Amino acid sequence: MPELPEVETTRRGLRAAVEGGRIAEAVVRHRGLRQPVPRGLEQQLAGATVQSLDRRGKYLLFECTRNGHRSGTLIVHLGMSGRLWLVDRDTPPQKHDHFDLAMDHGRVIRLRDPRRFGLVLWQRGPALEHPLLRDIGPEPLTDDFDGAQLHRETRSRSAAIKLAIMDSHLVCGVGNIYANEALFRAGIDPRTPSKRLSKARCDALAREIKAVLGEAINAGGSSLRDYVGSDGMAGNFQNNFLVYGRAGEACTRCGSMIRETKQAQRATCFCPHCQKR
DNA sequence: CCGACAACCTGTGAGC
DNA sequence: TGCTCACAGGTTGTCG
Repeated sequence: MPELPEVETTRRGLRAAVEGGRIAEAVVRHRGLRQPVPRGLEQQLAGATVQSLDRRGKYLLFECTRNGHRSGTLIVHLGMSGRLWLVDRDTPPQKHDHFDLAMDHGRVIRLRDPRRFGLVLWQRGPALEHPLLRDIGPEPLTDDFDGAQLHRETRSRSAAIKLAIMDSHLVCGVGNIYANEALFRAGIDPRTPSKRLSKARCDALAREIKAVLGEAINAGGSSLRDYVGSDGMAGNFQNNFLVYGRAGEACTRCGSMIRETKQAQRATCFCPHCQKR
């Protein structure tokens, strides 16, 4: 599930349950995520208050205070298979439920991540100065990202445009699905060398990235395969995919057959008629 | 600096 | 049924 819209949907779904709330207890059942869950995290979190739940790219940031002073930030990344949702206190944890944040009000924020590509970290200093966050590019939904920026950043890149927009240093939060979808909507062949894109086409692509991410957030994200948790966190944008997962089907715009290829070991789906180099 | 590729890990579905 | 293989929403690191 987790590209930017899914992470943002998660944030919105959890906000009311965490913001201003006090953490009763944090439970770590498996420290072996992409990086080890830091020792002592439980002590940092127990008794802290969650001031706000923010997002930077695909990272969720729980800003914590203790005795009215900022104490640090709980950083959570969902990786490929992570899911964070609310359960009742007495819900028994299952096999891949690695982390719990039990709140004073009785509900529990639970992380389930079968593949364990996710992250649970603690940052004492300013959250955005964390090494994983420091160097990531602009948020795609803000004015920091637009066609001019995309054009500027791609002038010296010979890599394919799909790889460029999936590079979190150029723009954060765009994963495989939404990269495919935005390129289709902008009419750009994903294999086009980035530096060959005109300013006008960069404008179109930036516009479509914003549009598709925004629409997906409004639809509550996309739910693939595995079930999604309660609390209105089931998304349905997967029904609006125009190319992703549609190889062999007819293009909704022109009827040509959608093709699939690989770029950087990831599936690229596109319409050879609608999308031009 | 860049691109290609492997690595991290488990679950699922296809094909035999 | 059951085995094997390819592949899945992400990101980092290494090598040439």
